[in-house]
Amino acid sequence: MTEATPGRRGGRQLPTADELRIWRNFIETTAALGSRLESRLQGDSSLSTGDYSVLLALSEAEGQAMRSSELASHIGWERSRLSHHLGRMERRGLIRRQECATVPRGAEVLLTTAGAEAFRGATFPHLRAIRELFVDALTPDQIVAAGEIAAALRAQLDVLRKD
Amino acid sequence: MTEATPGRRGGRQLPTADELRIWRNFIETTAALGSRLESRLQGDSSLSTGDYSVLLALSEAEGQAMRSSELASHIGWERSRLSHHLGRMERRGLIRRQECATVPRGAEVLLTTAGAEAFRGATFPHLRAIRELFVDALTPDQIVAAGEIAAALRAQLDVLRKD
DNA sequence: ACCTACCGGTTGACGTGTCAATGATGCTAA
DNA sequence: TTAGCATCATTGACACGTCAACCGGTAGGT
Repeated sequence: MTEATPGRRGGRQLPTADELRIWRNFIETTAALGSRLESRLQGDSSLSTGDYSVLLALSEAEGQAMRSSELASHIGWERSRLSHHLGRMERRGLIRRQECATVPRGAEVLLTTAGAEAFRGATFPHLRAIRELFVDALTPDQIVAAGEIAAALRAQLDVLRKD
Repeated sequence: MTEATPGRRGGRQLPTADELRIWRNFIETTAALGSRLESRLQGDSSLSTGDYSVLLALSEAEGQAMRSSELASHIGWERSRLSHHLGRMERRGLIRRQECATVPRGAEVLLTTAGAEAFRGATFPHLRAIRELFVDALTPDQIVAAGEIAAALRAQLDVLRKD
């Protein structure tokens, strides 16, 4: 029994061919799913999923406004990314930025009426697309399993964060 | 029992709150997994996952060369995307392009020795990262389930391709 | 008071992706 | 023959993301 059943996990250096095949299908399919949803949203509303996240957060915020870094951490973006994105959204009139009254050197992000309207128009088709492309594609058991898989992957990402 | 148990699938317009929560975890986690793998590969080898796909295909091709559109369909990219990417890879000396002898107006993509070497150096760390971030994160049952979920999602993407 | 260190936010450079338009070339049908 | 027409590939314009540098202002320590 030389080296048989090697430690169940981590004994192996590399994935098997089967694991690799599943990996490729999994990562490519989820990426394709994301971009399909992106283009559905784009076609239905001229918003990107990034726009949608920002507008969703602002819609639910008090006074339809948030400080920039608060918004960034709420939707899990780097501040640089948010700053670039807000610049583009501001050019399109979806949001406004102004000096924050309470916090020095803070920037307040405000939802404009055009932004609120664009968000309202986008919500229903977006949720419908999620149902069609994700919920309807899977059995109830698979949806649960997908949630567990996502949780397990997230946990591993967190464990290996700093290396 | 007015409208109870509505047709099991498609009777509902919108996802439930639970489904939506799972959806968000799923799509965000898989996206994060992809970008973590991207940055691991970048750190280990100075290659992107796009570079890796191209180099993998060329490595396995006869004569370490393929026609451009052949390569595009092999890795599932649009031709425009591939053309841009090949331009960047050519600037870095990973590949070369030349007129195709057999096919008129065809471009032959060749793996350079530098490209082959970069690919060889990247393979092992990349596969190891896949094991650590994906295979090791899941139970064997979950890996199988992930494969089935990916297949089901892919099938739905194909069904809804043209709308 | 001064130096430093951090903090919130922006900017620039660059890689990446999509879309639409453009060559360049062969195929086919009036 | 020639007027389309499809095909192979590239290009330009633009959106998006990351990284590193930067700016202005506040806070702490000496």
